[in-house]
Amino acid sequence: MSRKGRLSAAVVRDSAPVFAALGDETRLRLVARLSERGPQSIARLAEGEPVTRQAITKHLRVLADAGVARDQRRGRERLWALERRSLDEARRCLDLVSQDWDEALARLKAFVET
Amino acid sequence: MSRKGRLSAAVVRDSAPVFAALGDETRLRLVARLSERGPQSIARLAEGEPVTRQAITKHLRVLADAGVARDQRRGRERLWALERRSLDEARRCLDLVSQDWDEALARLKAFVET
DNA sequence: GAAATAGGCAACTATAGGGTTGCCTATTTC
DNA sequence: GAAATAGGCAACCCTATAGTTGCCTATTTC
Repeated sequence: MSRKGRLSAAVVRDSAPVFAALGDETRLRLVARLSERGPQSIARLAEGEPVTRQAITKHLRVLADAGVARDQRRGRERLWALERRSLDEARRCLDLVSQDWDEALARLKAFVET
Repeated sequence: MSRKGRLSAAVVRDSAPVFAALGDETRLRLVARLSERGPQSIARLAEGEPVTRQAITKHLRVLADAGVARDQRRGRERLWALERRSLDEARRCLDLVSQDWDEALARLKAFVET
């Protein structure tokens, strides 16, 4: 009983900040925009958003700190783009949860049927 | 240009709270525990955690509000288990981001090569 | 070089969130 | 039925966070 499971403490420690970064509607919308329309400037990203440019800047900072996005100065503007690594990591984390959960259910079922 | 993208406003609205729920280390650890060892009582889940049982209760409440977990009274204890639906939803959201991003990069590359 | 554009910095506000403690209730167990 | 066990409720603290406003700097553009 009590199989090891796939989710190491390290995975949890690394993924939690990424999820936290994605856990705000404005930020998730920014991620969506960046994924759909590619690298963009702050002003462009703030366009149509219900909050100020400053707020957007802060959100981008949060995404950067979580490793979800990175920026690059380009003349007078600053281009933001997604960073695949951390997003993939988060996906993998959810996959592991799924797999462990499937197995746990299977064990439970087997146990009940005994 | 500016393809529609797969991430509807609805997906963003639904997924953000799930990510927020997973965005705390303690809660993500709870999710990991539940996925590895199946349904458990609050006391059991609090075992070994560095915070009080009350804190764990609050975290479970957050997970429930996000639809990530659900509870069921069982005699004097309360069994908590994961809810697949919302976790799958979050996974799908990350998949969509990935796909859109891949396409955006491909378009960018094609554009540069012209 | 003046005007417009893109962004940075700092101070400030308000609320949500994680955590605690103290005490009370319900259900088992002996 | 007394003691142990599982959990709920409420008040409280402190910090992180989302947001704002005001103003300053750097780069384009005309």
